[in-house]
Amino acid sequence: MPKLPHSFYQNEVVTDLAVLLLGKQLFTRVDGQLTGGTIVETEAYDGLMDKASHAYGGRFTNRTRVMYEQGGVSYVYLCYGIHHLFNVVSGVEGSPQAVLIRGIEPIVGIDVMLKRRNMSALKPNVGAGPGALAKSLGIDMKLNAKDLLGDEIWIEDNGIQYTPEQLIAGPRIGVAYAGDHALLPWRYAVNGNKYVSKPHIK
DNA sequence: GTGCGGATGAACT
DNA sequence: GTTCATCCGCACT
Repeated sequence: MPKLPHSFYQNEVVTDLAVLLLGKQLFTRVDGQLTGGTIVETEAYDGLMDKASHAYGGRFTNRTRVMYEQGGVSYVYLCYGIHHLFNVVSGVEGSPQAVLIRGIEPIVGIDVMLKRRNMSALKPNVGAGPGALAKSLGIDMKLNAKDLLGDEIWIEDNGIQYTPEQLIAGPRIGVAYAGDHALLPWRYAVNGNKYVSKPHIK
C-alpha cells in the first residue's frame, strides 16, 4: 500500500491536485485505531489569489502558517466552533495552497468510525461532509501540521482511477463571502457516489 | 480586550 | 426550508 510521495503534493496547480486526490485513500491511526476511506469529494483553495482562502492576499497568522509550508502536510482547523475540517497542503513552500477533503467512502475501521459518531449502522453521513468525515476518522487539532508520510495520517494510491466522465465539478460550498470567486468551479466529486456531501452538484 | 462571524451538520417544521 | 449549537481566529480599539 504505497503512500503518496511528497512530490505528488508539490503539484503547483491546486485544482489539478484536487482532481488527482479523488480515488486516493485517506487513512488515520488515532488512539491505535486504523480508519480510512476513498476520497470522493474535494475542493481547491488557491492561496494568495483566492478570496475564499484563509491565506487570501498573503494573510499569515498562527492558523494559516501551515498553509505556507511545502506540500504534503495536514491543515486542520475548527469551523463554527464545532467541526474540524481537514485539508491537504499543496504546492511549494511559500505558496499557501490547500485541498479540502469533503467526502470519503469508508473502507477500513468502519466499526470505529460508527462508534466515534454514536451510530449503529453505516450511513452516508459517516463519510459525506468535511466536518463529518473528520469526526469519523478521529481528526482534531492534534492532527494539524502533520507530515502526510507519517504514521498518524496519510494518503495512499491503491490504483483507483476515475475517468473524466465519472467526475463532476461545481462551485464551492459555504464561500458566498468570496464574491466573484464563490462561483469558481473548484469543487470536484465522483458523480453519483453516495458519500458526496450535499448539496449535490447540478 | 472586545466583538463578529464562519470552507457545517443535525434536528427540526 | 429553517434553526441552532458553540468557540476560536481575526480585525480593530
